[in-house]
Amino acid sequence: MTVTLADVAARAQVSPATVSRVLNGNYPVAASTRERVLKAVDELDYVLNGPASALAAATSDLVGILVNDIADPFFGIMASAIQSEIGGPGGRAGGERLAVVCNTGGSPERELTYLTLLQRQRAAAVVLTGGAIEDASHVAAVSAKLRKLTDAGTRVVLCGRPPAPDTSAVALTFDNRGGGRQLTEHLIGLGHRRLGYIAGPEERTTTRHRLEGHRAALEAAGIQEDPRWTVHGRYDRRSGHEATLELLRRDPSLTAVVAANDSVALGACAALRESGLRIPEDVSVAGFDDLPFSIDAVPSLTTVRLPLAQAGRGPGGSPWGGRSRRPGDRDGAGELMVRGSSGVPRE
Amino acid sequence: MTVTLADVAARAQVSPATVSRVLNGNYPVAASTRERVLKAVDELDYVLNGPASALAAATSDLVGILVNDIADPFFGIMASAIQSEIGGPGGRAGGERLAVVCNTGGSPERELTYLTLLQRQRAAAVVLTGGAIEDASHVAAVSAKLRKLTDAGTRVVLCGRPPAPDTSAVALTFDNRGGGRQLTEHLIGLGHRRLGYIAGPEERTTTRHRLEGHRAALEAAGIQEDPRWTVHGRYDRRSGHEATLELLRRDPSLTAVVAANDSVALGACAALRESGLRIPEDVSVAGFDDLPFSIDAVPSLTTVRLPLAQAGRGPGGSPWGGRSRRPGDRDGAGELMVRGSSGVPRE
DNA sequence: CATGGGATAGAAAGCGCTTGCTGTACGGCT
DNA sequence: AGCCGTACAGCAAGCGCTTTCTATCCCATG
Repeated sequence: MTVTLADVAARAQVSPATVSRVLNGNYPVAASTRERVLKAVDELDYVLNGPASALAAATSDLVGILVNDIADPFFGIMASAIQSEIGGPGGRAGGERLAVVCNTGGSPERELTYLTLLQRQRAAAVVLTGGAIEDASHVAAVSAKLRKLTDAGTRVVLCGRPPAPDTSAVALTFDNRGGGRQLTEHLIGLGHRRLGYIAGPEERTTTRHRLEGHRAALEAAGIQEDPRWTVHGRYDRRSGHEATLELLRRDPSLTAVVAANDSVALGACAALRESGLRIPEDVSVAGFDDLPFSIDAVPSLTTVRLPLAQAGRGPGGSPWGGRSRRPGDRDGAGELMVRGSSGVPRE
Repeated sequence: MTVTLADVAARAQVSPATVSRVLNGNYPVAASTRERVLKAVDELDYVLNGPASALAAATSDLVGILVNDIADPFFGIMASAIQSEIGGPGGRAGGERLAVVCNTGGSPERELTYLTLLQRQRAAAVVLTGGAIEDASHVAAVSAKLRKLTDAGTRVVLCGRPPAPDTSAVALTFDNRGGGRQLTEHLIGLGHRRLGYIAGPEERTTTRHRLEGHRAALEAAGIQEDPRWTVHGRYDRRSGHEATLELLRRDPSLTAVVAANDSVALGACAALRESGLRIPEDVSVAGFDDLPFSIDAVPSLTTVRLPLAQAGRGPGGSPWGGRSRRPGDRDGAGELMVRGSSGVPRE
């Protein structure tokens, strides 16, 4: 039924070993022989059996990219960057790696399941993106898994996620804390004193870091934070909408709303407008990530740009180079983008 | 080094065959034995070797989802829907399928390469999403590949992409033509007579169908189309921005701009505004897809909603059910969403 | 002319798992 | 008591490829 190496070998009048060598090109084969083999491959329309090859060679060319939400452009952009960096099909680098993205949906179980699945497949590399869940037992489970993966020779890269101690995983983090701080400092500089904050899901490193940055800025400015000013939600538009309404209910005198990310900010804008408030005259709004659509919001969104597109590139080059994070490495810094949605508060 | 089935067998004092059967659960094993095996698996922290298993069983649980641009929410949402439908880890259905999404970046070569890669892996299924490239030789190559895949037992699903003749591939298409037509009819109904159209890349089925719908509406209304009114570009915001400027240059009297999709429409809005034009007072704008951010644009975008989230579900249920498209099956219809960006033309 | 060596090609031993077929034991049946 | 069906468990033969080791062949050397 299906064509095998042996069939090709027979047709080309050589041994299977030779065919394998031609295909892998890591052993001298006479030009004439090679040609004959290639011709046979072509005529027979032969396709290597991946599993068999992986089994025999004890390696595979699978690279898994884990994302929290594939429908979120934040991850889409990052995945895209990573993929082009590791040189998927058509990409630059040697050999064709099958870069695949796995959608965990933010679920700890799925994250673990995917890691196991990738471990099963003896993946060449695994990239975990986005914030990690801060549940002790889950963190431990993931760390254990990662350790096993690296032990088995799988390269592990953490992208926008805190380093995993006791692991040889390369980590490229984003400076969420610094970005959050800059953003809030900007708002404070404008004169805001009562700022609402729509945080992401609790127990997520990203959520926590951004919130910490925000609070650090408040504290530095001597502003006493009111617990009512913080609401937790999901990282999506709806959540931003609902949370804003809640915020407004709790304290109608807020003059600014800082959102966990741009999608949330968009939802916040909608809610504000529906409530009859103008942006930024009545309330300023700020997002995070600077996704492509943010500049087109009206008013355009003040936000923090993260170097998502550089996600694939490690500190000082490609993380695929093999080096591990060194003490001197800096986080991917955020860049404050001041736009129309933030302004001087009323009064 | 790594734990194998044999290790588990030894530890549980049974034969490898028994361990395999416990793990696959398709053969009677005494409860006590099963328990012993499971315990050993647990203690040894055994992980099945995917390639070996796939080789021996001649099947795998890989499901590949090909998308044109993973950074585009359009595909992200669709991929997400498909993934949850086929029951990836944590999903409903039996067994754990490793659903992976492969980013072709719209390149024909990459598309083919990924298909080969998936064929190599003996994927259980592959889903191709989004518009296809209308190059005869490429279409032929893809068809041949798909035929080979289905012959090898891989289920092939076409999602938002025209059916492939001579293939047992299941196809779920979106009614791009009808949607495009509705949209333009709406604009015409409002009184527009000079409509610019920003099309997607040429040679894409999606692009062509939407454009055809647009033209059908024009024709039905007896409007003679001016060739200057159509510009081709990419499916992204920047492209929309540039194309709009071009359109304005060609004919400043346009009263409406119809975009290939929502991202393009957003870019168009920006360009219009920069040119000092108000939306919709001076120029109406329409998008396509109804992505989440479209409702938050200001003014909110008039667009066509596609049942992306149903993408995973086939005609009358899941395409995984195995039935093939039947003549009576309808395309996924688009729903016109009239919002703020379209209005009565000036004059 | 004998010989060492470089360049190729082949033989064969797995890689770790699945599964058809072959035991073996036990309970119920006549 | 003898027989057979049922319920498990094990044997062993691959699945299709990679790779080490070995066998050739041919040419340059001494």
